Amino acid sequence: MPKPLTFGQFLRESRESKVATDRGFSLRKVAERVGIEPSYLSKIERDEQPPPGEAVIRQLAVELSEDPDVLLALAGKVSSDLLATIRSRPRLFADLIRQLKSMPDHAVLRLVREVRDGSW
Amino acid sequence: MPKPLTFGQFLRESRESKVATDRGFSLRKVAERVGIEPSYLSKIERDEQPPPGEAVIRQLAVELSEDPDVLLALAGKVSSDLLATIRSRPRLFADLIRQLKSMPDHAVLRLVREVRDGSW
DNA sequence: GCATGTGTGTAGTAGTTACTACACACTCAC
DNA sequence: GTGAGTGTGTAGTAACTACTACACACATGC
Repeated sequence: MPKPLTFGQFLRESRESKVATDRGFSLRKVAERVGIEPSYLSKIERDEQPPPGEAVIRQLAVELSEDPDVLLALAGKVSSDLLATIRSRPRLFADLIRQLKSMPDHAVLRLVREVRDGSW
Repeated sequence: MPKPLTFGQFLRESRESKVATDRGFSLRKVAERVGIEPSYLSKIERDEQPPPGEAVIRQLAVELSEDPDVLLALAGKVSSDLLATIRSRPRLFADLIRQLKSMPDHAVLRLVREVRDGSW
């Protein structure tokens, strides 16, 4: 399995893989599209600064075509819409998540599919 | 249904219902057991200050025999162990939670029970 | 050889979080 | 009438979050 990257390492690798074939993915260009200072992005990619806020992470996900939830997780965060859902029925979701914590992926996936395919 | 209380109102009502029969539940006594300043708890109960951190909320839950997840939710937070679980498999849990967001309680509860009762 | 673009270094900051410390005013028991 | 206990008011703060602004050094194209 691939060794787990830090948030910054992940960003840098994602961006550098794209800049190889598209000059629009220089650190400065990406920073501009995302709406942050280049020096800030530079420090983030080198893990010299802690990851940015959720809004900036989401913009980065869009620009780099990465999964926002994965990026947020690497940043030590959880999407605010998920938090709101949990908070709306805390006992229910707390129980469910704790039950599923030790379940293998395929079991959880089966649940997701069953719910989605409307046997409910 | 009972109108939704704020974090502070909930705390105050919980504590006052107990102080009626047990003098050990004065604001000062509870604050001392929890390990915070009485004036701080006073402001929290009147929603003059934002809710405290997770550790203090957990202590309050213990002292007042309330559900920590409910208290955390009222405080606008989610238990850090749940966050860690979600972050460990972000795509999986993000999908699941978004699927379940609009499901009625009883459907989610059925899931919880099925998982717990080991049809997995 | 100069403009343009690249990443990075240094310095600073406004806002939020999570509290402490101490003084004050009131009530009630005895 | 004073001592113990009650809640509250005022003031302050250390640490963290989430950034900006600007200057610097290097490379590369033309």
